[in-house]
Amino acid sequence: MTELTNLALFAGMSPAAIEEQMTVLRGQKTSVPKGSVLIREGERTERCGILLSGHLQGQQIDEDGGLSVITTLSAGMMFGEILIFSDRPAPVTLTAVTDCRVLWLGPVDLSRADSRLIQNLLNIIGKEYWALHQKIRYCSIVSLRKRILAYLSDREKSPNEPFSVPFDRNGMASYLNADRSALSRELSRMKRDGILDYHKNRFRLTEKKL
Amino acid sequence: MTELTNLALFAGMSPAAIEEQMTVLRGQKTSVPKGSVLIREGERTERCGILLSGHLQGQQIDEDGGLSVITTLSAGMMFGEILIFSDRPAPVTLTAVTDCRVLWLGPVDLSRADSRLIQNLLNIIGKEYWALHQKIRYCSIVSLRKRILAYLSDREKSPNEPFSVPFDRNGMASYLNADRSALSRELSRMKRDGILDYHKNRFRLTEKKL
DNA sequence: ATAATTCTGTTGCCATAGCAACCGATTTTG
DNA sequence: CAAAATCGGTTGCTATGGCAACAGAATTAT
Repeated sequence: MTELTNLALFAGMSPAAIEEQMTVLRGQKTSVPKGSVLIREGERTERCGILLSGHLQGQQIDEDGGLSVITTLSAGMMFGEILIFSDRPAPVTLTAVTDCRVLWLGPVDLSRADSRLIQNLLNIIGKEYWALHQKIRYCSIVSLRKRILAYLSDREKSPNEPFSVPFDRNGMASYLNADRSALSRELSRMKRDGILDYHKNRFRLTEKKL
Repeated sequence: MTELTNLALFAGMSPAAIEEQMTVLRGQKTSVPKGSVLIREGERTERCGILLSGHLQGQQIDEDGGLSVITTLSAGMMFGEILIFSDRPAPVTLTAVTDCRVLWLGPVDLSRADSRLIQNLLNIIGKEYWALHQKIRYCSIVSLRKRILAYLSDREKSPNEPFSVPFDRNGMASYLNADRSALSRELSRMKRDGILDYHKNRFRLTEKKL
């Protein structure tokens, strides 16, 4: 239970209050094997959840059967929380890319919810909304090189420090709306041009962006 | 005051309750001339608002000074409501593309907010979130023709019926992440191919999409 | 009414990046 | 451990669509 106190949803709440909300929200921990689908695009859901461990991806499938990665979720992040208060169906399919543990919540009765919890919820929604806007910003950059650079710069914690991205090349290409081979090619070029260095999913930006 | 009862934020609330919340939320109607900036990208804001009349656009400016249209808002829609509960700065600049009337709200004290109001708020947020996902879906379609078609199909209310888009060509191109002339060219071709017909910002989809 | 500005369509040029195909490296599975 | 599958890089081909420039239409301003 102690791990719950670290969750953003319960930030600033006493263990007792958390305990109570866990009952109200019908919290339920489950194990989710790699490859499982937690939420399916186009379907309504009344539950949301928090990823306790593992790695999720939000994906869309286009009419040609192509898979497009929209989001990645790492431990501690929440999902579906916007959905449950709206009449809209899920915009993405949520898939476990590794084995996961998930805390399911809901259905949620707003009138019985702690006001601090709602505040936390809105905060979380704000962050997610922001992340979507980031993705849109990347999308709208025409030049692949600039797009890659924009993304990597945002991931960089401090200048010149190596950092990792939550994708393999395929996922990264998909997230950045690019072809995998085109991404590989451009990364090679950027390495050649001394802009960055990388190995697998670890990157390091070297000098000024051009 | 009566126009307030039609707003999604106050849905299902009594005139008296609305009146009260208007005080709590410090509602304030203002006129906003065309071209004004309501929220500036990168800045924090403590107020949100509802567009009573006119037309707004959410825009991002990329590093090359290019303008990218992210959203359009028409009368009745809310803006900034996600922002005020999060510590993130505004992801877009909100600009009045026509003269507008705006109802400003905030700062908001969650603990004094009507629970129905919060429910409405979450609902509105859900819709906006969904709209963003739509835009992302369009972005991730590589073929310009298919991208246009996806967008127009979503706007079409019923088959074969004409409908309008809330953009001029420039805005539409920007929203669809395309070059204006490329969009014009592709629209011409699609008209030639009998896929659609249009005049200015009114469109009509004719036969099956290919 | 006339001028000025904005909007839309058109066209030529051509670089970017998508696609396919291949290969070696790495990881997973049995 | 071997076999299979996934992953990442490379390369050639080429269509798409970005860019620039122009012109006529439409809208707005004076």
